[in-house]
Amino acid sequence: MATITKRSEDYSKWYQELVIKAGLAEPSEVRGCMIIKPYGFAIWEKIKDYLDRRFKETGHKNAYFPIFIPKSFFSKEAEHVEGFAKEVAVVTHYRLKNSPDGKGVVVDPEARLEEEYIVRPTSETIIWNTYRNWIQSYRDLPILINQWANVVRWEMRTRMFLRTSEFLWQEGHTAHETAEEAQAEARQMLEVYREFAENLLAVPVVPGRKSPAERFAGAVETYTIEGLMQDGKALQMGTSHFLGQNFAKAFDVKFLNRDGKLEYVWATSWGVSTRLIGALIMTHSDDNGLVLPPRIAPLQVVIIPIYKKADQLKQITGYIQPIIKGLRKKGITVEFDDDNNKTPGWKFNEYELKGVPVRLAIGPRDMQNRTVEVARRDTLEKKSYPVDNIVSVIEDLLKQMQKDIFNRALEYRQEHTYYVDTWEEFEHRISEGGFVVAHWDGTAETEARIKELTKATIRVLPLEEIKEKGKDPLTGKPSERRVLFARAY
RNA sequence: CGGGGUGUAGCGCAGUCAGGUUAGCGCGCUACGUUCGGGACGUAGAGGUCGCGGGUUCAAAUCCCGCCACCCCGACCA
Repeated sequence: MATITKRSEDYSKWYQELVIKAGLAEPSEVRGCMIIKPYGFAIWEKIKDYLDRRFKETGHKNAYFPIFIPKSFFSKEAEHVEGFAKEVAVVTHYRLKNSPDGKGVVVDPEARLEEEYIVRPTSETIIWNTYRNWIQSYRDLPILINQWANVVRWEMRTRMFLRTSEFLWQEGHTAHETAEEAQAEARQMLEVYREFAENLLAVPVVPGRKSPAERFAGAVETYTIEGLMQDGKALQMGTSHFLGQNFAKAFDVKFLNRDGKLEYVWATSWGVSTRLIGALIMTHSDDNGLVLPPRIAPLQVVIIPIYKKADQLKQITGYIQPIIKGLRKKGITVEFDDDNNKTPGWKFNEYELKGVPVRLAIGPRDMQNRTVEVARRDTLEKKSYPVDNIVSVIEDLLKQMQKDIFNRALEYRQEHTYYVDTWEEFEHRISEGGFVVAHWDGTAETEARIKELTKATIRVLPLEEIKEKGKDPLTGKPSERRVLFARAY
């Protein structure tokens, strides 16, 4: 019997079992790398389709740059090296040969690369090295490019979707004439992410800035959307960086501006990854399995027949044809599970585990009464409806569920967001989990000290500023605004 | 990289302390039949380099030595 560990018993065990048993992904033979299975990949494809459309609507084009980056590129931006050096995979050889002892193959020592390549942990360096050749004048700007790719960061500890050594993502890399334009771009993409997270994934997020200590390596300003997971830990779900002229200077990318003067180009980069699937799982799911908001669910409606004999199944199959057609016409994905080897009860549990938003059950009783039993995954509520206008009932229900799932997550976040003024309360709230909204004296020292003492970091300085005079709970120094602290993934 | 743990069928485990027929159990899998409104049941069957290498012994999943892999907890991170 495939039941999963309860969240209250062991949250990370629950998470891992859920990912595997719902068929999203499984661990692979490669340490820290996962196999994304069709059901999990279908979610990624939905994420990708929506965002790709939004990127294009905001003027971006897709391109592709190499997975390998010459090692020397990497060292051109000092902070960037500092940030990634400890977790890059390095390609040193290009050939294998048969082992001298006849067992298998070994790396051919003769085939050592002149200059090693690193496997991209992110592509700023190779892209800015390329932009140098593409940009001469302000007329060449802006360049608005996105790429869908895989990247590798050799993390110490991994968890499927949340942190894997290899992950899939998109990275936007734009080049601009002015700082203002680049800043506006970074902010625009943050808003694209926020809208996407809240409306498609139904995950409420706090958009804002990172503190200097939490900034991307090489960024002047890092914007983030932060979500709060059910175990009270924060998750960074997407970032958008204003890179200033740092990469332009490192790669010598200059343009002739409108005043006829040479100037360094202004840059942004922004990305979201397969981590979003982890956020989706951890925000909504329960002890029965996944709960997927309808807009992101690969399968929105499943129909389960209840029957004894083959002729009964035939009858049901006929009965539901108009429903299937009607739903498909509305763009709703639907499957009819007539697998004879599984009982209805087994199927009920299985589709709950997989988070299919709406389940229809149809048996002799329903056919007699001209009804359909409709069960919604989020509340596990069951109700019978007349078959005649069932398609519009389902259509409305899916819309309602999308809202309800978001609101429930928002409510959870509000209930776990605490305004705190004393250090004692700060420590207490952090240890219980949740967002702690507190004053900060603005120094990196205090931030580091708080991290040391509580493992909490400043997750975000909200765009909607909470401006008020107060005192830092740890140091008692004056502060102008509150920021969000939490323990994070 | 420090601390702890685990490797036995596809999955989850027992057996190891105390060596001894043919290595078990549950789930899953295959076939047939009966079932089917919340994870059905019966019968028959398939499936194993006991992580790898070496040693001790008449005899090793079990004892000894070495190695490897993975998991959990910390430090590091999207």
